[in-house]
Amino acid sequence: MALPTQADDFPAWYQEVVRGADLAENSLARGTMVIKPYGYAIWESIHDALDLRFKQTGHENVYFPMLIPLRLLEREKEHVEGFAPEFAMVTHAGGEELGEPLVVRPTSETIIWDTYSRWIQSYRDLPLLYNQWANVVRWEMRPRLFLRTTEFLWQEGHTAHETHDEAWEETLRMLEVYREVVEDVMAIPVHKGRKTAAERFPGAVETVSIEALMRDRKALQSGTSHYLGTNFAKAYDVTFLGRDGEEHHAYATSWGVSTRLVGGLIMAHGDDKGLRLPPRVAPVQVVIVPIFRTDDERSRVLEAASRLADEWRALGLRVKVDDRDDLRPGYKFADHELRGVPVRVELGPRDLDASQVTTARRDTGDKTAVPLDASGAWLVDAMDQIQRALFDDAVAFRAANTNEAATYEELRAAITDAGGFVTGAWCGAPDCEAKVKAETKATIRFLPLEQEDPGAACTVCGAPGTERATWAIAY
RNA sequence: CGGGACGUAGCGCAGCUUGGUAGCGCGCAGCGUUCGGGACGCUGAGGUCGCGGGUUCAAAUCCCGCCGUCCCGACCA
Repeated sequence: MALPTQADDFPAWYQEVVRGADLAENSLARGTMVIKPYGYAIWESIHDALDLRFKQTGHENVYFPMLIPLRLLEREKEHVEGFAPEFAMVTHAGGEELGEPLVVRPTSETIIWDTYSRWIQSYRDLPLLYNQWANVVRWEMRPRLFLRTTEFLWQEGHTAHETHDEAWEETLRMLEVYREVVEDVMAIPVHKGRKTAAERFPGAVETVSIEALMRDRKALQSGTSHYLGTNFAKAYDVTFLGRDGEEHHAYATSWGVSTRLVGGLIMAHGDDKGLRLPPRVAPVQVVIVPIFRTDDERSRVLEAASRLADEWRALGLRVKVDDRDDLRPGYKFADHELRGVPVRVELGPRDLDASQVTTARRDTGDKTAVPLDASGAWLVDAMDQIQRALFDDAVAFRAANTNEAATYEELRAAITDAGGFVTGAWCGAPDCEAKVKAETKATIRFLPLEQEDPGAACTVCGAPGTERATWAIAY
């Protein structure tokens, strides 16, 4: 398997890594996938990191139904118009045609805000800070394992607030939680930004997101946080009696990340040998491959391996001894490289005789002999180094693939020839945005969180620029 | 929905043009030799050839219909 230089080769490379590393496979139903144990373990690492932070920021988990009556969805006009093409609907149940179809949730704002109307009476009930871990279904045209599946796993936070300021603050707080997890845990650098009206979540007043760059120079929207204003409160009649004794509509936010992040992880860090996992998300951080010929050697090596594994686990490392009897070491080396295990430890008679282990870093390929009594500390240190190296690598890659454009020709050339992120001035006109998309397939991925004067003419039409925009071709 | 491919063993494919015993690689099972970078030998298990109909002595192969999947364009976390 070779890391393709042509962006077009990436889907094939990507599928090969996903299947080869035993993460997932296509399922029977169109565009859906079966997540296998190793792939799910990676998702669990991400899940746990997020869930911990949600709790730390005062959120609680809840669960709402998967089936939503169509009539309920139709109450927020923009929202339903945005999602209607992607609905999967249940029209028959219990052996009969239903009087009213049930929509398999594409997202849960509607049923949640309908419920919130009963839960919220007074300003004393606010804020409501709830999150749900769930599956959703969106009938997308071109599914791809993890990156865009018909059904996917995600979390969706839905909060209600007394004031605009408080809700906007929550929108940004959760975006920062996403940035922190994706950058510090997954080692993927992201840009925080604001979406244009065309890219906004249907029904939102403002959408902010984190945007990452994959190794094929395509952008990946990796997490979104929406400020919904009072749109949903009005549609679902959520009012509360305020401190002033008057009725008010509640201010809302919603935010989510999905199993797409697993795909992003592969596309951001993968190399020609397969996955490279940052230690903080790696289900297995250290794998010991025992090497032996005779039965005597076997028992001697395996005994040492299990003793070392326990010793290293006591230091907080996730260690696995690959004692599969029927496979040869070379096969195991390649297997764990494909799966992205950060450090492989080779342990054989030669090592034991020399009181050492042979270590190999997945990110660099460096092999080093480490004395047994220093091995635990070496590994702990290596985890930090690899975590940082992968992040630094990705930052450097992004910097090398970010360009500036002053004219339309430069913008077009940068997108089609170089790929990656291209920044330039934009006048704010939807027409200019649409023209670039039609001619290059690139969209404005984000604008700065705070509007900035670009101090230049619109890259597309030459009118005075009002925004500093960043374009890219996205997944 | 428009354009193009494809459906044969768990996976990847050949066979179809020119109808006649259903094959290859990987994987799987057994035995033996191997084992510090993806081992090898021998033996073996495994298939309603997507579904339905037609032509024919005979259909994976030819004809008709249906179903499904994938790729390219418009959607999206």
